[in-house]
Amino acid sequence: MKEQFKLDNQLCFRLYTASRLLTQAYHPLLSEQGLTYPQYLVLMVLWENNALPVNDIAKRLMLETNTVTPLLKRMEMQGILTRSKCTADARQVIVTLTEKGRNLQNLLADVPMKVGNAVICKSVTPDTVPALFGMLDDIIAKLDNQVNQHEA
Amino acid sequence: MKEQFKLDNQLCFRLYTASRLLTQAYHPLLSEQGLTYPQYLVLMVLWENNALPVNDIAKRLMLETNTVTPLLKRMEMQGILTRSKCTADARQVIVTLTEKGRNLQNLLADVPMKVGNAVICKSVTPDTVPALFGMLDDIIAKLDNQVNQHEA
DNA sequence: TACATTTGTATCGCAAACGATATAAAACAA
DNA sequence: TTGTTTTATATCGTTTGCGATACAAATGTA
Repeated sequence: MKEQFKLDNQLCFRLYTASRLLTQAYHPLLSEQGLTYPQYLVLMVLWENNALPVNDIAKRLMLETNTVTPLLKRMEMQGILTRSKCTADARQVIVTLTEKGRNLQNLLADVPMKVGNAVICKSVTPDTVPALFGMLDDIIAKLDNQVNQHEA
Repeated sequence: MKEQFKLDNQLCFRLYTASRLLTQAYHPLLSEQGLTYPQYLVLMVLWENNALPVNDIAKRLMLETNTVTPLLKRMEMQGILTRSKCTADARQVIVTLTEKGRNLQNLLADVPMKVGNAVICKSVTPDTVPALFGMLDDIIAKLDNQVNQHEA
C-alpha cells in the first residue's frame, strides 16, 4: 500500500471533511432563518455590496453562475433579494437585497461568534488563525491560477 | 458592517473554497477512469481494507450512510466493488473490491504526486504541511466531538 | 452594415450531501 | 417468549456543485 494513497495523508480529504463539518455547525443557526450555508455566503457578499450583477457574486464566491443562478432564484422566492435586468447592459441581472435581506444581518448577529467558538482548539487560536488563513489563501490562489491558466 | 461578517474573515469560506478547488484539481485525473472524488475516497478506504461493511466506510469518511449507499451502488454498477449481505449479521452489507477496483490503484498511481505538486506554494511545503494537517485534524476532532455530544 | 466572437446568464443532467424517515434484523428486557 | 429498543441500511426530498450546452445581448471586425 503506497503511503500516498493512505487517507490519513490526504490534504484534500481533510479540507473536505473540515469544510463539511464546519458547514454543519452553521446549520442549526442558519436554519432558524430558513437559510443554507451557500445562501449565507451570498448574504455576506451582498451585505458588503448591496447590489451586484450575478457574475460579481459568482466571482467573489469562486462559484460558477450555473450554481449561483438557482441559488439566487430560491432566495428571491424567499423575499431576501430581487433580480432585475440591467438597463445599461441587458445581459446582466442585478441582484439587490430587500429590507428583509438586509435585516437578516441583525437576526444572525451571534452566528460568527458561536461558530468561531466551536472551532477554537489546541492548535487553532486567535494567534494561529492568521497562519492558517495564509496557507489556505495560498492554496486557493495557486489552484485558481492553474484553472485560469488552463483556460487561457 | 461588522468585521465578523466579512467574507475575508471567514474560516469556513476558505475551507469550503479550498476543498472545492482541490477537488476540481482531481477531476481530470479521476474522470479518465470514470471516477468522482468521493468515489476515489471510497477506493482509498477499500485499498486499505479490502472488504468492509457500509457503516465502517461511512465512519472512516465521516459521512452518513444515506450519502454512502447510493455512492456504493453506482460503484457497484461500474464493476468496481460488490455489495453482499453478511451471513453472520443479516443487517450488514459487506462491500468488497473487485479485481477491477483493486487494479484502479495502479491506473491512478500518479494522481497523488500530480495533485500534491498542484498545491505546493509559498506557505505550503513539505515542511509546513504537518502543521496544516495538525490544525485541520484538531478542527475536525473538535467539531466531531460537538456533534457526538449533541447526540448523546 | 453584416457577420463572427465574446460576454452574461440560464437550462439540463448527474452526483453528491444530508435531514427526516422507513424497515428489517439483532439485542435486550420483562 | 414477547415486547421494546437499538443497530445497519436504505428511501425520499431538497439544495448544492459543476460539466456541457444554449441563447441573447454586446462587442469587435471586415
